[in-house]
Amino acid sequence: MSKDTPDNPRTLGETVTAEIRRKLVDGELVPGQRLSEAALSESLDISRNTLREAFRVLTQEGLLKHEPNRGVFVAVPDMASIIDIYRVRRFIECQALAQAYPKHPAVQRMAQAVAAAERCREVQDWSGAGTANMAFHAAIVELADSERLNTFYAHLSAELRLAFGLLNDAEFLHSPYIDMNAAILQRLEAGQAQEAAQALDAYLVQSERTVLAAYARRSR
Amino acid sequence: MSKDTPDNPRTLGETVTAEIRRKLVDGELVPGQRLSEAALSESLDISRNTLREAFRVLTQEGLLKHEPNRGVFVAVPDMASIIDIYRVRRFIECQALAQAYPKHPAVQRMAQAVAAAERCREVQDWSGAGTANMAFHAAIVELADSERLNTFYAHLSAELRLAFGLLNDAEFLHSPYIDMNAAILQRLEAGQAQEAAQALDAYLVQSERTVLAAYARRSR
DNA sequence: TGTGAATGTATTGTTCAACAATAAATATTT
DNA sequence: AAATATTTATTGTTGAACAATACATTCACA
Repeated sequence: MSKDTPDNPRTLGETVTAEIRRKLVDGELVPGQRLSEAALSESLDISRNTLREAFRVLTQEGLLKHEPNRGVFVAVPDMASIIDIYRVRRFIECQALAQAYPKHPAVQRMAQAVAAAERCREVQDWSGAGTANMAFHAAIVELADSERLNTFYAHLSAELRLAFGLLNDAEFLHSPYIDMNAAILQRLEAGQAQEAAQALDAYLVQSERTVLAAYARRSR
Repeated sequence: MSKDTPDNPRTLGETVTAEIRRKLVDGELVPGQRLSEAALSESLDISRNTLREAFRVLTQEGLLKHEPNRGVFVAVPDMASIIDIYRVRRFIECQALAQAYPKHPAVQRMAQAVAAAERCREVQDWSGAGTANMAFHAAIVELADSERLNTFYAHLSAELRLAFGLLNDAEFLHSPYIDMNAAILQRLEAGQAQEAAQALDAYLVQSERTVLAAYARRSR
């Protein structure tokens, strides 16, 4: 059918970049962990040079931290990062929603995300619920119709997932928000963009508080 | 005094990345131009591998375009890019200004930028005026107090300079806006953030129109 | 003449091995 | 115990090599 999807990595370097990125957001590589060039290049069966190119890209995305002559480490989201990320989220998402056209194609994606999250909740799949939740908010940003804003948000989103990886209680983290998302969507579809944006703002404030609290009392 | 500035590149790779970036925004490398690994690495006196790492970073910043097995090219801003960039600028700058605290430290930087632009105008230094203009708007974004928003805007800004490089008439491009910036600043300092944001919106709409028109009738 | 296949050529993709430069760990001296 | 020297492991950087790919050229044939 489709022999090559445009976003399908073509070179080895791009493939391995995507693979490491996946391991990062999936929590297989944990914040603070040092990534040895020798070890990782061997385990991925690639050369050091190719791996270093991937490191540069992921560092630029904020997922890795490069300390010259010391190595690269999985980025450790601290409180300041979490606060900053949520500040940007409110800044962008609320405005995107407030000025949204209720019949924008992205609204459909919002609805699909809500449905997916509800299905996950029934099966207690909280990881899946988290993914669906992220998709919902990405769709909100899409309402603004800006390619650059979308990719920027994708980076933010990945960085936030890194922070979530530090926390344990995924149900506590995602479960309460599924209904809130549904309510936001409902208001938007009803043409009440302002009210929807207001609800979203409350959502984000509460979510930030929850995440920060969980962060503060995390194991170590 | 300060023996090492944190943003001062330390490794050769970072140094050369900054150097190529400078050549890009200064117009020494023009949009569409292909950057041969062999030629450029020789002229910069670095190895191909180091150059490739720099390429990955600059591609991620949107200044270069990487076409697998074909090479990297200086990004060619098309109309869609310009429209997208201005959409994001209005989205971010206007809101940052609207909710700004009039005594925010960044306001001082806005004032300095206006002063610098006026000095440049007297000496007909339109390139300098452009730089000062960019600094003014970067300061506006700083009002939002978000590190991530700042670096995102820095990337946007560099990309826009690339587009400006395609155009010739720098005076026409920057001169009319110095006074508009001053007016915006004045309103903000007077505590009229809403009016300032409104003026900024008008500014950006007009600027976009001017740039697009110049782009449409560019030599080739 | 034009079209397509076959071939050649230059460039990028990727690896490897080596060494220099640096930081961390260890041993040594006072 | 503190300061200093030395060792060791890792990253930074290079050059060469070859494979894989895209592009240009040539050639064959209808």
